[in-house]
Amino acid sequence: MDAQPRWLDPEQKAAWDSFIRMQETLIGRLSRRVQADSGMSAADYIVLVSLTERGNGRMRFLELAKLVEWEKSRMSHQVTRMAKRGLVAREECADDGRGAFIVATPAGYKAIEEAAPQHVEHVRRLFIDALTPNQLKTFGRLSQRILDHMEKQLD
Amino acid sequence: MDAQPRWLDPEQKAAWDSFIRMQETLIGRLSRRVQADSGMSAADYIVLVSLTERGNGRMRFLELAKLVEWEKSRMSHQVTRMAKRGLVAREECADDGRGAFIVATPAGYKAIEEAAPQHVEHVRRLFIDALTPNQLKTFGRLSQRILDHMEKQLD
DNA sequence: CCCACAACGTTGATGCATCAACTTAACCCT
DNA sequence: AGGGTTAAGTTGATGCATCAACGTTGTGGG
Repeated sequence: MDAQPRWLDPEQKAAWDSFIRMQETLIGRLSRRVQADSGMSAADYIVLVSLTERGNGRMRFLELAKLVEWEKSRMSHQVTRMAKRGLVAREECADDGRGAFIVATPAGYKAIEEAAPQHVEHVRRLFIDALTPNQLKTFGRLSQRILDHMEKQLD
Repeated sequence: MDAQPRWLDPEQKAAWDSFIRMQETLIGRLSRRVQADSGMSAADYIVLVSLTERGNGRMRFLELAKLVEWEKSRMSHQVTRMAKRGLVAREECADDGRGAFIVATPAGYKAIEEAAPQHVEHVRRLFIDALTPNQLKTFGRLSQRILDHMEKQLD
């Protein structure tokens, strides 16, 4: 027979539920906000931020995918949509015939430069301002701890 | 002119980044796990849990939607897909001609009863076990605080 | 009584996420 | 040099999320 399932105790369940609801609410509000403010999706936003901040507006396809930790297929579809909207463009790669560069267009720069300050304000308002500096530090430390714990496991 | 954007300071940014990465990794792994273990999506899982635990397997459509905090449209599409897979069924409501009941089918019960213990194990392994009991309590308390803070705001 | 309005839920369109299969170019090994 | 393998990226199918528009049934006021 199977072992009895070890359900969460009330305190564990309360912590888990709070976290899940908080995270859903927060992420949901932020993505609806970026959408409403800028017309971009959250995915558009993160791609453009990564591309412009870390790649100076031009990056190899897979490098970009690794940076944001997306599968290449997801990135490819995303780039296709963004290219259709004029936010980025694909460019051939001279020294690797298979490869591609993704470049932010002027419209892409404009979009991200307008969207970023608003986004930061929302992050502040919804998240940062909810906690004292010490609490925020603790929360970040614990998040990092959970992340490290997960990364030690295969999956 | 616009005010200068107030970017996050390094400590704030570190906390935000840790949280975002942790939360994406955690939610991503859990939903891939429930998919692989049971063939259900995370959405299927949450609907069936709510329906069976809180509604005894039978609930009014909007009551269910409110319980999981989904828009009715999202729930309607989800129920359509789940009905197609035989996990739930729609039933007419005698005393309200507009209304509908959603009921968990035997296959739905079977699916959730098999999936739930595995899901709890994954939550334990990825999240609960990452922290000491005190840390977990703190993390839950801070999450709740952020949630309360957000709920005081219109959006 | 009847009509406007609200509540209940569905539908269609569009964009995003994930998986598996595929193409093409580079690399390596003998 | 040739052939198998790996790397880079695309494509198609399917399911999920969101928004706006819609059809129906109940309800409350004149």
